[in-house]
Amino acid sequence: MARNCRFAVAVHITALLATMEGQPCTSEWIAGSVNTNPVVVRRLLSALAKAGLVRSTRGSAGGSVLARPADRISLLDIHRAVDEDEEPALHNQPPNPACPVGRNIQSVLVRVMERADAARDAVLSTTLLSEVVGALKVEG
Amino acid sequence: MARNCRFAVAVHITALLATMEGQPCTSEWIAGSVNTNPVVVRRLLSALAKAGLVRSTRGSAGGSVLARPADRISLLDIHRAVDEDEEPALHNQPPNPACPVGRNIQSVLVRVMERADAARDAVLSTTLLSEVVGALKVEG
DNA sequence: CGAATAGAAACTGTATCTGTTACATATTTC
DNA sequence: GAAATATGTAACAGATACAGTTTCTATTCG
Repeated sequence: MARNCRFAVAVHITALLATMEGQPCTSEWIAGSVNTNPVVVRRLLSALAKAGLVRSTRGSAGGSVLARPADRISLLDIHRAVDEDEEPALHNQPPNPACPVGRNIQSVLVRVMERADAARDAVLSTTLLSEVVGALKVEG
Repeated sequence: MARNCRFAVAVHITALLATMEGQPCTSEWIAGSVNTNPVVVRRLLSALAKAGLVRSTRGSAGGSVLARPADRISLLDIHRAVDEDEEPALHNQPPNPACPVGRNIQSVLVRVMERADAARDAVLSTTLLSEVVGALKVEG
């Protein structure tokens, strides 16, 4: 998982939209709950909109709403929307091709990391935004 | 997974040690295969030694060897040795406690991320260094 | 002793990220 | 049409993390 907090804030934002049930929310109001700057919220909303998860409208009485029900949005959808193209973290400089290990280590590592990432993604894909919202209510 | 390349390089280093079968390797020689600076290698070797995965000796004819057979070292062992205490990436500023979502989102997210990380770790824990070395030989 | 090696501290350049300001664009309301 | 209210986006600053490098100390072998 990336070391930034985009995923956490994006889940926060979409959970807020889910609890507002179609009522458009402004980036300033959302920023009040996240405790950050409205532009940070808008950047994430923009990424979520490109992925088709939210819709935003400008102008007075504008704001953002979920583009589909919370039980049809998985945390993997959100993760891919805001942390796109996470490539495996390999060597900065290409290893020495004259060494049997250096020549092949990257392709072997990529295969392992793809399996590891797939296992993590499987958990995220079976966790729905609606479940997160439900868990929030239980906490009270 | 972290965005640095410590894990990739650490697997590279330990795979080299495994193929050398007990012959001590110097950080300079290892750096030649990894294509980096010997100090970068020593930093990782130091972390691996603290985790009990390698042993290093100083002085002339010194170097590093694996502390136990490659079929008793998992990639999770290596990952934990060099990328210690990876906490889940949450909000930078604490969310607004006056908001029902802001008040509880972090505890819910931590639980989800722990499940996701556990799934990834399960893959890494069942992948042994000896398997990586075997895959390297197949590639040729 | 002298050569070779690990260990560790300190510093640099680069990249990424969050937060911020500023402004253009779009939409509603009056 | 003008004003108010939003989003969209570019540009910039400060903080942090990381890889790489230099330099020095400590240790070991011959």
